[in-house]
Amino acid sequence: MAIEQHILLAVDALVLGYTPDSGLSALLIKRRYSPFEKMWALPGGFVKDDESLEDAVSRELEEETGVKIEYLEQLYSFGKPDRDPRRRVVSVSYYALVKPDIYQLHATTDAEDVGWFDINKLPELAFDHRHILEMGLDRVRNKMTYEPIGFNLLDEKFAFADLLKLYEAIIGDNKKLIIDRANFKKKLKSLGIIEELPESRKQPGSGRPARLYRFNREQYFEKKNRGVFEMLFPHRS
Amino acid sequence: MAIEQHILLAVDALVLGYTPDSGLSALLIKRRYSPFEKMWALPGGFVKDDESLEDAVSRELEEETGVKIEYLEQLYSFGKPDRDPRRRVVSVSYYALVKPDIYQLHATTDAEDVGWFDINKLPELAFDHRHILEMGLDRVRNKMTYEPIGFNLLDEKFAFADLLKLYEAIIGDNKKLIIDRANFKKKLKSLGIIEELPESRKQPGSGRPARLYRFNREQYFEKKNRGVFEMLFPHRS
DNA sequence: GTATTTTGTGTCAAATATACTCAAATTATT
DNA sequence: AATAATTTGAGTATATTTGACACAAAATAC
Repeated sequence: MAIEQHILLAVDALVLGYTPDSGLSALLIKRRYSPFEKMWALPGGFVKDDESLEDAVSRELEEETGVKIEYLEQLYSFGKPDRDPRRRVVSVSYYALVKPDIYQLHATTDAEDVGWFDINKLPELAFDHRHILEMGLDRVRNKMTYEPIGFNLLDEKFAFADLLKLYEAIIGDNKKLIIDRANFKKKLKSLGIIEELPESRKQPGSGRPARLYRFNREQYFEKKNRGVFEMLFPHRS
Repeated sequence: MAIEQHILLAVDALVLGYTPDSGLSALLIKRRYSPFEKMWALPGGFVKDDESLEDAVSRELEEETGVKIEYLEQLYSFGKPDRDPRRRVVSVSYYALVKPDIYQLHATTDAEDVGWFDINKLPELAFDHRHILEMGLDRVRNKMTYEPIGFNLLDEKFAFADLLKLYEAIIGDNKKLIIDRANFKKKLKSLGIIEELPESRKQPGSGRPARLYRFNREQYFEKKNRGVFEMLFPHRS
């Protein structure tokens, strides 16, 4: 195979986390080296000759940020010839959702610093990473309306209000889509994808203690594999 | 940038066409060279240093098959280290939908032969192309239920029955989802994405002449951009 | 001229979504 | 200690959408 090609292959990841107080955040690293030195960017790096794309993402995330991933999915591949100022780099991008407890970070070799940034207060990003990020957010927002991926951002046990708040924070972000608590619960219950736990949790202030719930993975996959899974929200105009 | 990487970047395309008689077909080429010599494969090839991924797909399709594309969308990137027996090749795959009139083909340099294959009577495919194809079909089947991409497979003017048949051929393939003509028409009309033309077309045999319709792109994009676009089908269990 | 085929249109019941109402279990207030 | 405020849990009524089907209209086939 006498092919002369001078294209480098990289992976980048949009890692999203959520807490009830700070809302949705993205994990960014501060670049140590040129180009875009000292600028914030999505974690990522070059793929090694013998590792799969997913392995490359996991490795880079571990190396650069110390974060372990719950949910990882390919987003899109970006290949405009000039997206890297030095030479041709094609990037396969992924997005990841992580649970709140994995909020301890550590910057290492390539990265000068690592941090969580509120999705509405992002710094300027290196390369076309802003574009990747927007695309990833769109994908997550959209996917949340028809598949229960939101649970990957919550603790194993959660109060129903937490779930509702998560959905409002992400989907109803700027739009005024306010979800009716009662109806949303009815929906999730009838789908059978949330399970009522025998425990309850006291409120921070006043109010009736909240029943704890758990995402029922088995039920969800069983339904999905039978092809009978419904959307979480209707789709009206 | 002192990176030693030995990964080649390729693009592959699943090109789908449709005729009322033959149903849904995929465009394949017969490989002239090793590996998988003489085996059928998806059209595609290596990306040039200075062309975008989309340009690479268009060029390869033109070179190998003589087909011009109506609708092209990125599908997925495949990066398992051993997907090419010779050396590491990562492929960014696309899927394309073409209108029936572009059915004249011509094989050229890299390809010994080109042909349309009924989606249900496919030959064995080279590399992991079977996998890519399945993934592409799933994507198309799924996307057809919530976005009007089917029109890219039909002539500009079409009878309503043609559209219905197309949807049944693709979505209701093996499943027994038979769409009710009256209800489906009501839906599309209420969405305002099909436009009644003043013309009618005589039936091949007996039967009332069929009104001709046209896909209303403007209306669709207008609605979509306003974020008020609905699904084509409901999503029940 | 009558049957057959295919399209266009309308109706109606069942299922679903949406908007509320109200009781229950707590803490906060006076 | 009583009452207000807060938040959850559960229910009910109405509007909307879906899904099933009936039937007239416009042509050809017999």
